[in-house]
Amino acid sequence: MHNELSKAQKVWLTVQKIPIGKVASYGQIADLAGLPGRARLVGKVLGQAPDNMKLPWYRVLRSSGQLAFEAGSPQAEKQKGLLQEEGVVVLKNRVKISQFGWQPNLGELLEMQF
DNA sequence: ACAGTGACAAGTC
DNA sequence: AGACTTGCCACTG
Repeated sequence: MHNELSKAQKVWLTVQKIPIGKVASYGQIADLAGLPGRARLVGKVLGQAPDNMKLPWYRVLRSSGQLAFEAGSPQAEKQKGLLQEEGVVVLKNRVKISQFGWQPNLGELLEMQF
């Protein structure tokens, strides 16, 4: 048995909260999900997430704004396309956090009780 | 138990 | 800016 579903669910629920046209870092999602220091776990569970569930995985990137995938890779290109559909500018495989970074307000934080 | 791993992060040069 | 190092800590075999 793997009751990891509990952690994965927290991550998925948190990622769902990222507004359209905004992005968040792996570490930020981990913190908001109540899993401080588990940035790498966030990436892992996103990769395990079934693609049928509408999960905006592409709104999650590194704290530097870099996409997690190698520039030019199929995954990176797909992520770039999905972000640009939402108006997020992706240049050199990176997004300007200062412009598109998600800053959850108090209301959004209150919604996040698991 | 233990060593290797990872869609990361922060610091140093 | 780009490359490298260290810290991180649960997951996996």
